[in-house]
Amino acid sequence: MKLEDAAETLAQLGNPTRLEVVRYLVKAGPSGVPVGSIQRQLKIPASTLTHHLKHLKGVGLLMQKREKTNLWCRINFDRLHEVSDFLLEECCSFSLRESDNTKTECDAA
Amino acid sequence: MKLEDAAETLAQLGNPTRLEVVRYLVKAGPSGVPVGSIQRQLKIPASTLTHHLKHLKGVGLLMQKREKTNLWCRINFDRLHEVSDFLLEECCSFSLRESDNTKTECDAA
DNA sequence: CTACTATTTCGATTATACTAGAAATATCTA
DNA sequence: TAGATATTTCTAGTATAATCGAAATAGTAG
Repeated sequence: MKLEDAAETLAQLGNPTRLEVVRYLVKAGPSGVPVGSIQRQLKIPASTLTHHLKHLKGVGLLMQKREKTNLWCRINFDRLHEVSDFLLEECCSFSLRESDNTKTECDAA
Repeated sequence: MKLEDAAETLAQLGNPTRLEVVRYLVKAGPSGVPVGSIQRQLKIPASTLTHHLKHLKGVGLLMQKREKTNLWCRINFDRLHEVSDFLLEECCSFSLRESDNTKTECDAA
């Protein structure tokens, strides 16, 4: 996963309203939920919700499928794993060195 | 981890410049790096870097310690794990149900 | 086609974030 | 104290995001 894509995805997850939606979709599982259910359960105005869903879809976190009058939403677990992996990637490879990087440790803030 | 805190942390990780810094710090490992090294290696103007480091510190992702003239920065791996865990938490508990949530599946977009 | 419900677009308001140069401050060394 | 390097504050321009009501559209059933 490229850094720019990871950043964009993380930015989308970084909005409280959207993160709430994502959490709701994660709990909903692979079968998904209709837009209207999200709206009623989380009490998000319809136009606001559409706005956020568009963002989530834009970074591939959300999949949608129409079923009669309802538009079903489900989380893309793979994408969620990708971004989560990006954060911890290379956590155990300490190969970076620079001339002035000679000192020992760096503890608390 | 509370949703609001997770969202705030993810939002900070969602800026490309900051994510680059975070990646650099992750690669640098537990010993950390001085601010100046980050600045030179990633070619980020000093004032911009200070600004971003303040944000990272604000959400607990960054620890700092002064050593002579240098200010050493190191990533808080625990915090990184916390936020990563938040994303995948409850991935396997599909307990959500609502009256109109009766249909079967929800495939591609 | 009509009525009905679900969802989206439009438009406007308001707030917040990114960026970086210049000047100020801090810390060390001689 | 003076000089050198490291880092921060100040400030301002520019851009982008969040919110949501009202109106528009889309899909379905009768």
